[in-house]
Amino acid sequence: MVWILDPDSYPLYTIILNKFQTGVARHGNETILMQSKQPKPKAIIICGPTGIGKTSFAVELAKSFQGEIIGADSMQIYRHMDIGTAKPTPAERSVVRHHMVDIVDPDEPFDAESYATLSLPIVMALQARQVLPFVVGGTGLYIKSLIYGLFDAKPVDKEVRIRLKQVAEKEGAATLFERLEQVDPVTARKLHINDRYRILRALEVYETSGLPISDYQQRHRFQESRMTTLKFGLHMERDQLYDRIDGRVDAMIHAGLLDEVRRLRESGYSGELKSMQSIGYRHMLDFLDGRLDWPETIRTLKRDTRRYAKRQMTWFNADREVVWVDPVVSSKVENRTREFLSDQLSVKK
RNA sequence: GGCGGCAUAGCCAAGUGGUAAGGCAGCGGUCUGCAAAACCGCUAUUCACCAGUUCGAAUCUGGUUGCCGCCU
Repeated sequence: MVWILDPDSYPLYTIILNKFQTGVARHGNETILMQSKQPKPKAIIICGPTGIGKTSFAVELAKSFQGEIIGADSMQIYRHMDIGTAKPTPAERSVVRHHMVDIVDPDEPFDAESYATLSLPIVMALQARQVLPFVVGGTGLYIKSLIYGLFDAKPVDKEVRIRLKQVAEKEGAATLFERLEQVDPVTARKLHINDRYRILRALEVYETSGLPISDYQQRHRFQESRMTTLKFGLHMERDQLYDRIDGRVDAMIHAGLLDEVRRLRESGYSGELKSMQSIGYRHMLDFLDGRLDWPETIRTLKRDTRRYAKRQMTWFNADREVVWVDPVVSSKVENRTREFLSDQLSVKK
């Protein structure tokens, strides 16, 4: 026998349910399914490689469902970086409201954790207003951290990170790796010796919290989603996509990418900044500083954009939940969305 | 027509008798607070072709083809 219970009348389970929204309890021989009155929020995810047309797809779909868009793009968060990030145009933004775009200056610190913390409340707020969120972007890690959150470690204080970086420079990454083998052999085994990036992160987690990063990871594992999602991945033949990318780079140049970068630098944003090291921006800087001539600048910009697209495809291909569709809003897409919305949050035995 | 030089992966290219460096480009993958970042792996059974010398040839010899120079 199965009981569907309202957790509000079972305060003992409340803590669990607040976290999971749904749960299973045993009572003698009976299985009791518990379902929160307030189900997990729903969200449509729209992902895919750069240049495939996520923005226009999302705007059209969000418009017809009267939803709002939450950007999931690690570069469109920056103000003043418009052309090179292929930011949604003012016109597009007037059709559908966009969140998580233009939220920090190019020299402000930002990371996946900030993204997750800032975007989740938006999803909740939309749910309260009964508006469907469309999470759209190409930054796989950001999407993942919005859906599942990241493991809950203490924030790293800058001193630790700086100190570790200095060690890396002075004594080489190998030293750090050896240290990691001492304190967190599990992680050391998983990482490549040259992966100083993650070696550093593992060590800083250890030094600030006293626990190996692998402990946190084993506890987290992206198991508990904070929302239910329908994921659309936009797909296109590789050759066709690459042509589009080449064309879009040319269009960005015509639209004045070089001037945009010049202006950013004049405003005091240096080439060292993470934002300025992104695709397009670093290429313009290479040209402005004479490291590359113009044809070579364009060539490498196109090449690096294609490589980036490739990495994104690898990321999203690994996600079995993604429903791959043509980058055109079809009736299939609309039907799937409708189905997803009408679907009760049913807990199956 | 004669003489000389060069032919090695999609491109550049090392290798002058001992079993095909490297770079570019490409492809595949990883990803838990820098992610448009960072990192890893793969890519010539074969050196224009044919024959010969040799235990052994991309490397030597002869011929063929192609390209590039110079000369007539």
